[in-house]
Order: sequence, then structure tokens, then C-alpha cells
Amino acid sequence: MELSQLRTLIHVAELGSLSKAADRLHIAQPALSRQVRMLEEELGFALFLRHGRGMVLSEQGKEVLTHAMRVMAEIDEIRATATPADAPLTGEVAIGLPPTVADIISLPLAAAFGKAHPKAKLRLVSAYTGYLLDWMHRGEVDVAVLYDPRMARSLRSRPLLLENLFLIGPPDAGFSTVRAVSFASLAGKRLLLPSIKHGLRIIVERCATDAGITLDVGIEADSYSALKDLVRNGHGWTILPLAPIHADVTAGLLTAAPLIDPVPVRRLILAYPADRPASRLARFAGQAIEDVVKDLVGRAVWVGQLLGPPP
Amino acid sequence: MELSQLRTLIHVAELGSLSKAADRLHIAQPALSRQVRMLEEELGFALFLRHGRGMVLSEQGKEVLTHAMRVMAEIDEIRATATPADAPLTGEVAIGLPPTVADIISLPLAAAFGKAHPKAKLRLVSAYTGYLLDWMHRGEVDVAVLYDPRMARSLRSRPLLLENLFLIGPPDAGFSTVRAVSFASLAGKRLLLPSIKHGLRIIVERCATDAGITLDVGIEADSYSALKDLVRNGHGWTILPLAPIHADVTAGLLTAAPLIDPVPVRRLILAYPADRPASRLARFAGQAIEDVVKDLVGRAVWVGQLLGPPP
DNA sequence: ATGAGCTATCGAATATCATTATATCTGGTC
DNA sequence: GACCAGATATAATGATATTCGATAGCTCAT
Repeated sequence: MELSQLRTLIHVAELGSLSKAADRLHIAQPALSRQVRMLEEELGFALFLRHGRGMVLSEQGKEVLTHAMRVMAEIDEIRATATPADAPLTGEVAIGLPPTVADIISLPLAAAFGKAHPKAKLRLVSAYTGYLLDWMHRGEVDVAVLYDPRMARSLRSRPLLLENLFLIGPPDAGFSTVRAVSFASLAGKRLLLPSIKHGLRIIVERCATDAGITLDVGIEADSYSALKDLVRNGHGWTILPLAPIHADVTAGLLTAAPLIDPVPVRRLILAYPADRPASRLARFAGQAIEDVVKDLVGRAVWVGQLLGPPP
Repeated sequence: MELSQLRTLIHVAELGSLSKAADRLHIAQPALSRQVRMLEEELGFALFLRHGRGMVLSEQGKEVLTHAMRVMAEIDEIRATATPADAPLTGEVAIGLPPTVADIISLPLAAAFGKAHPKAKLRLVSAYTGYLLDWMHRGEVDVAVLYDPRMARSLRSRPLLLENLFLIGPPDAGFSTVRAVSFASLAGKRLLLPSIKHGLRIIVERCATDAGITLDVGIEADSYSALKDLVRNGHGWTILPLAPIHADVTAGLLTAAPLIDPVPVRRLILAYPADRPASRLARFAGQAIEDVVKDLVGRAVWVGQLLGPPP
């Protein structure tokens, strides 16, 4: 088995054609034909199914492909060993972020990448934790911030932040971040919250139960920018982390107050896929996220308790 | 970069000598010299430090080595793709087990391997969770059963079993597995327990606190076979999972009773290293362990609650 | 039916790699 | 301090593999 054969496999599988792959790799097509054939002979089964217009991976071929891609990732790591740890890297990394988190850290994160690895291609994927989990397993996302799914069995994760949730109202509600509001006082107040499918809603409902009240939810909105707009226009209050609406608060468009008795908190984790080692860029991304979060918490833009990993 | 170069790197690094590696690989020494040199030229740094009696890895070389080994593991997986999922595999796998667990599952585990993969080399490593964690990180263990360390950040783990701990006494204590004993009734009784460093002792102490009593620990013994012998000879009672002493109980050498109020339980997890994908053999080992545990619990040899992973 | 587009095969040219023989280096020993 | 043993590096050579261009054979779409 040769590395060139694996590389050929990867490109042919992607392009679905020997000739196209030959074109891309700048080597003649018969060479690729031979490489594929030899690999198939060595393994004893067909990697591709030929059909007059090209070739597609067989089932076993798909499995081999995943391993081949891992091999190439390792080879890249070996090449990267040459360069010092903080040298600019190239390549791609996909970072998954929940929408509320993306809003607040996308900018500083991109800045950190621009400074440290200007040639690296950054893909910021904003989606709900459920989707992110799925994409992570499928290898389309390399690192992600998740709301603790408590079933991180196929993930490698480290705790990131225990973020406090704030009561958000329009300016005339007169909330202040230094004057806490008890959860019980929400009884009877009209609230705007995401639907029960959201982790955030579940947390809020549990707090309501603990406080011995039931919530009066006027409107359910899953989009949090919709929530913001509705609150700003006086349709009620909502409960969100402070970070993504911090700018609105300082601009006087919204007001926010800490909640207590109980304090609603949401646990954020930083997760890597467990079925393959994280690339250098992915590790850098994770570190950068931690740094950004630390900075935001230090500047009280994001309110919560930093969770370092156990030493 | 070629696979042969990486294989050479691995063997030379292990043997510390080009000539010895040449001997083992059945190729001439200059060939290896050339391969190493070419790899070094491609990477642009020294993989080995030459010193008249051989060569040792440089710091960067060590890092490259870990990647090279992963590459080889992936190549092995590709080769294994050829054979159907349940075909006999070859190779090696190291399984880490806490002593009490090793005692009860080593035999059926070895039997399962003998039947399914007779040519595979099995290494059963029996040690405390702390050591197993360490060895797992260093790549010397491929799968392990652990007492939940609750800090499995660099592990991929799945819950295995919530095992109940039993009160163990000599035959004349007259315990029965169908007659529960309350924790509170242990007050004033002479107990033999492992030292506080052990997870088991911590659990027992917490239960004692919950039950509002303090334990009278006569002898501390970390070796659990020593514990068994001491109990058998009337030096006191101890608290252990049922499984490893099940044979003694059926043989009438010891008696055991379930404890309640509270029920002391220990959480077992099945863990794989997270920094590299598990090999087929490792996955088989994990599956075999789950099967064995399931069987033992079904036959009431091991008393506890099976913890399937969430679907 | 026919042509476009693809893969498989063949032989010659080329490049690559392993081998043998030998030179060079290093570290310990007398 | 010179020598020797054991190890790595180098050179020349021959065997082996790989690539390339040309071409045959196949499949699908028009």
C-alpha cells in the first residue's frame, strides 16, 4: 500500500472520475487507473464501481476512504511538525457555534485567526446544538461550542463556561445589571421565550418550577433576533444570556437584570470529535475560543463562571 | 513522504539503531539510512540524533513518531476492511481492568477472544483506575473499564454498570443476598476497608455520612484478596461488589448481604482513548466486555443496574 | 446507429529503490 | 593518545517500478 494510492483514492472518490483526478493531480490517467487497481488487488475487493461515465465508491470503498483521509490528516500533521508551534498555518477549519454564541465571538475569533493564521480558511457554522452534534459526527465540523448535551459520549469535551441568564426587557422596564430580580417575581408577567425544544426554555421552565411559579408565555419565538425585536417593541420580557444582547444594552435599546432564586445558568462546553484527532487549526480554534470567552467574561460582557478543565 | 519511510522511522526509533532495524525488516542498512535521510530532508529537520552507537529520536522526531504510528494504525484498519466484520483478526490489544473487575471478567473475556479472534494477542492489564488512565493516555492501553473518574475529558467513554456494593462477612455472619442490611446498622461494627485513596472507600464513607454514622475501620488493606482473607478469618466485615467474591459466596467461604439506606453504588464506565481512533480489536474488546457484563448481571453474579448508552 | 466520454491495457522510456562494497564517524579501551 | 569495534553515511550498479502516450473497448445519451 502506498500513500500515492490513498491520495489517488481520495481525489478519484471526490471527483468521481479518473480522468478528472488525473487532470487535477497533473499525472496521466493510466497511472491512476493502475494505482486504483493495485490497491484493489492488494485489499482483495473493489474500491469503486465502474459505470461508463466514471466510477463511484463501493460500500467498502467508503470505509477505506475515511481511513485514507485520516492518514492524510496525520501526514499533514507530520509536515506541520516542521514549523514552530505558533507559525502561521494553512488549511481549513470549520467551527460550530450556537447562534447566540456566534453573535458575540465570531468577530474576535476571526480577528484572532487573521492575526495568527492569515492564510487559514475559516468556516464559521452557526446552528443549534443538535445540528452541530450531527455535523461533528459527519466530520463537517472540527470544533464546536455546544450547550451541554449531557451525552457527549462520542465527543471529547471540556467545560467552558457556566453562563448566567438575564431577564431582558425594553428600555422603559428599567432593568439594571446591578439590581437582581427574583425569579418568583416573574409570575404573571408576560414572557417571550423559545419553544420547549430549546435547551434554554427547558432551563427556564425548571427554574420556574423551583421558584414555585408557572410562566405566562405570550409568544414563542425560536429566532433570538426575533425575540430581541419583540422585546424592544414592548411585547414582553425574555430571558437570555447577556453576551449576545450586550451591545443593545449599552446602546440603551434594551435593559437587562440578573435573575436570582434560582439563578438560571446554562453550561457551555467546547467539543472535538472523538473519532479523529483534532488538527492543529482545530486546536488553535479551541484555544482561541477559550481566550475570547475569558476576555469577554473578564470585561463583564458575558456574565458567568469560567470552567477550567480539572488540572 | 512514503509509508516505507514511516515504517522505518518506527522501527529505528524502537530499536535505536539502523542496523538492528535493517536486520528485523530484512532489508539492507543503507536503504534505511537513505529513507531516514530523505524523510529528514523533506521535513527540513533532524528526526534522529546520531551518536556513534546508534541513533535516538529528536524532540520533533518523537512528535512525528506518534503521527507515524497513527498512520500505521489506520493502514491496519484499511487492511481489516477487507475481511468481514466478524472474521478473525490478528494483532494486539491491551485491555485495562481494575483488579476487582479483572477477577471476574478476565476468564470469559479471554474465552470470547479465543473463540472470535484466536490469533489476536490479548494483554490484560490489571491496575487501579489512576494508573489505567495514565497508561491509556500514553497509548499503552487500548480500552479500559474504569471507576468513573468524573473527569473523562480526554477519554471517550460510555456508561457500563451501576454496581451495588455488598456487605461481606465470614460464613458465621450468616448474611444472605436476599436479606438487606441497613447502613446504619454498621455503626460500631469492625470493618476492613481499603485506604481513603481508593474510590471504593470514598463511596463507603459518603454513605456512612448519609446514614449519620461513623465507621469503625479496624484494618486498612488496599489489596482486595488480602481483604477477603482477613474477612474469612474473622477479622471483621468489608464492603465490596458482589462479582469478584461471588465464587467464595457460592462455595460457602464468605457470605454477602445487600446494603440499603443508602445503597452504595459504584459507576463503571468503558473508556477508549480520545486522541486516536479505537482499533477493531479494541472495539471488539469493548463489545465483548459489555456482553460479558450483561451476562453476569443477568445471572445475578454481578448485582447492579446496566447502563446502556443513550440511543 | 453513432459519437462523446470514460476506463483498461500495452510497450517503451524513465525514474526510483535496494544491494554490495567501502568510507567515515564516534566512543570506549589499552 | 592511538587504536579498535560498532555504527552510520556514501558511491556505483543492477533490478524493479512507475509513468507516459497511444489505443482499444465499454457505456450512455442523442
